[in-house]
Amino acid sequence: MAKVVDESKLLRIKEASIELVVQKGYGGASISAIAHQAGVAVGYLYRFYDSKYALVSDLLDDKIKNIAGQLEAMMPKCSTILQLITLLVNYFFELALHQPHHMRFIYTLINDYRFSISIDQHQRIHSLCRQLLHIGKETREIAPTYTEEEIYLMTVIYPVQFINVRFKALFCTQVLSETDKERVVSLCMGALKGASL
Amino acid sequence: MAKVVDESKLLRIKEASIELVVQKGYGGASISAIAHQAGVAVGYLYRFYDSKYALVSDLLDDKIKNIAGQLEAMMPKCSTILQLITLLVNYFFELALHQPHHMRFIYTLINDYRFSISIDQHQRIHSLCRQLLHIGKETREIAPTYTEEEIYLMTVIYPVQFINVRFKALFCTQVLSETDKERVVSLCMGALKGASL
Amino acid sequence: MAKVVDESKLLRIKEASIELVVQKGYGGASISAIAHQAGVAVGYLYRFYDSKYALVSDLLDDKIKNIAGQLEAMMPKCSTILQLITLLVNYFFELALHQPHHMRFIYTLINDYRFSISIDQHQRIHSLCRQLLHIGKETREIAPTYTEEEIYLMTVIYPVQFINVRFKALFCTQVLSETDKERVVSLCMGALKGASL
Amino acid sequence: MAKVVDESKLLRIKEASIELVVQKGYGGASISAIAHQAGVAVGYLYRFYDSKYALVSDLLDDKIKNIAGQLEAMMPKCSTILQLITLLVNYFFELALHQPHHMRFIYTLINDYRFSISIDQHQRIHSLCRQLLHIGKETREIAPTYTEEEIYLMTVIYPVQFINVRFKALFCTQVLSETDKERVVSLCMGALKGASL
DNA sequence: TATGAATGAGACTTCATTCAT
DNA sequence: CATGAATGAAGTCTCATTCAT
Repeated sequence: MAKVVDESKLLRIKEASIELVVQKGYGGASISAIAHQAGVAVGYLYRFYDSKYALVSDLLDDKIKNIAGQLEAMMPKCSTILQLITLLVNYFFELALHQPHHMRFIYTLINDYRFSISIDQHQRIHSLCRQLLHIGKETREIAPTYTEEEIYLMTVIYPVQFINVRFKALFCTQVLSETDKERVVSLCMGALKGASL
Repeated sequence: MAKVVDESKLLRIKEASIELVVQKGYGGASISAIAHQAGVAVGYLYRFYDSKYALVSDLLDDKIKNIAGQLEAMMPKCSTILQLITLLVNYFFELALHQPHHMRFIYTLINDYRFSISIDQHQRIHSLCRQLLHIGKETREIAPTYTEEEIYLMTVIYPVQFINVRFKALFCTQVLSETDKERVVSLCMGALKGASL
Repeated sequence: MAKVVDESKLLRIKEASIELVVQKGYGGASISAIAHQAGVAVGYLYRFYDSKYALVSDLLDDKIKNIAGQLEAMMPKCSTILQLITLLVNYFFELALHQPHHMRFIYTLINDYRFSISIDQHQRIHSLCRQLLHIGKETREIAPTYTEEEIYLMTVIYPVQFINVRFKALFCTQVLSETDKERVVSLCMGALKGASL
Repeated sequence: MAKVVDESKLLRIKEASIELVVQKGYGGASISAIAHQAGVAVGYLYRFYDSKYALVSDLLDDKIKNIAGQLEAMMPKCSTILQLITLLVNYFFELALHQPHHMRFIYTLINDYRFSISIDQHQRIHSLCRQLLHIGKETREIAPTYTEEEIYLMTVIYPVQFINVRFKALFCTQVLSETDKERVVSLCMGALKGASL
């Protein structure tokens, strides 16, 4: 019973943290603002996390875990890179649609020097990229010169950057559409296939 | 009679700022640390910049100006996207080689919610992307479905992200090589050409 | 469960602020000195006031409110200016006797360009002066040429200045006495009655 | 020749100081702003004054000297308090009209704990008040109970406060007129004559 | 268990003063 | 003489963290 209450409070803390980090940046999201928005006491927060850094770090790790988990779950269902990328891009677009804060959260922190992907998650992603590369080279969807780096950049970084360039409305103020999704998939596929110079 | 502003001091302030922002992030790079590293008094910084934000903002703007300037200078010399992307990627690699801090600086701040590209620079970049798109569609190097967004993402964001994934040694600990450069160009070209789904 | 704001601390902050502003002036009374003297942490002050200015401003407003409140309370009890001025001068002398710092505080800030009486308090005082003027002209205690300005200057400014000239011991080092009080009342009455030139 | 240049520069420094202290207060009037407005270098200022405090202190002393000088010059020409007060109030009104900054300057600093009238000037003023008191008691224009304190408060402080209440437009937005001057003189005379309680 | 009052280190910024030119 | 670049102490304010209740 008490557990249920706790879980809901923890969830509110997580949501409030993500929202405020997105709105005000890591430095601007104060613990007291987070606690206030979550409807808990400041001290309560420290029952779960040792520090503000640990809190945000943990949330980022969660998000990365989800992405890796998605890829891992998709892997056995797909036999081509196209299928996999389609599913993954779909996942990112769904995230952007239903939890835009979470998408911005990833985008905000993924390049921040202070936060880095944990070794565990990094290894999972590394392994996934290796598998993708292996499949892609078999199916000739990925040019032989490319490595895990390109897989990572095109399947994770590119969709995230695309979505956030759109969020920022740098070039286009339209909301994300099915066509955009297709364009992202198409560009990824073209990219990995390589150019016939 | 009147003393002249010591240009070398200003330069040292700029270098120290870039270095520390890269190492510790915007929030972590304190004015006193910057002044100390630059070998000037804290107050001296404020002769040139109204605030810490203005200082970092101005430095970022400089970097963006350089990139836009490079592209603008290259444009008249090239008739194909391949040539242009080759030159641009070359520019980014040179920057990464000779001024790695500056490259990391761009990477660190380009996605930071607190800093945004000034309207002037944004318009320049927008216009450049439009021209690139126009040329590319003429030469059939760019798929007809793509827009300025994709140009920007693949010619600016992708090279920057590639270099920084390498800096972080996420997948590969080798230093940037000529081969890497070719791989970046090749991937860009393939990406913009589009996939024949 | 929830801790209660320690009223005594707030009181100490107020007292320390008044004392230090009096001793060192607004600029000279640093927040850290005030906090130290009040025996609280620097940051604690900011739980109650947004800024140093807001703190001092609020204290001044309080004092002005008290004076206006005194006058308002006295008004219905008196039918002559003499009675009113006697009570008011008495109030100022009591303040000077029991809370000399507070009296000096008013004196220090009342002419400071940075601080001004709030509109609310100004209107109260204006209205009070108008009433006094009305009564005084009925009872012929105030010369017909005088206006609210003279009322204000003689009933508020003069007693405050008298007390503070004494505090400064410019001409006399005696402590304030009953005779002084009578002299102030007498001078005010004479002043407002006007001279038969 | 060189002396002339210096004198004009010094004058400009003095004027700029008074103007800026009036506009921004002592703390807000920075040395560099004063130097800029005076059209001299910051360092030049320190040839004449040891510190910012010494500068402002000296200017205040000048103003007080002028007032004392005026009174001293008037004294032999007058045989009644009325004549003296008329001349003195006239002097204050002329100052307010032609050099309002200077009048505000006196007003701003006269109550400031940091600045006090120098012993020399204080003694001059004390002596003048004594003489005035003596004359007034002879001519029966000043009530026998009053002392130098009342003389000082009514002949110096009151006119200054009157003018500044008007400057602040607390009760009246009219500019100072001949009638106002008469009212001030009349009130002073009435005040010093005392009330027949 | 849960609270939030209280802390204080440390951030940014200002500006009186100095001194090499 | 005159300048103004350079200094750095000191000020205000913030906020992650603690701990008595």
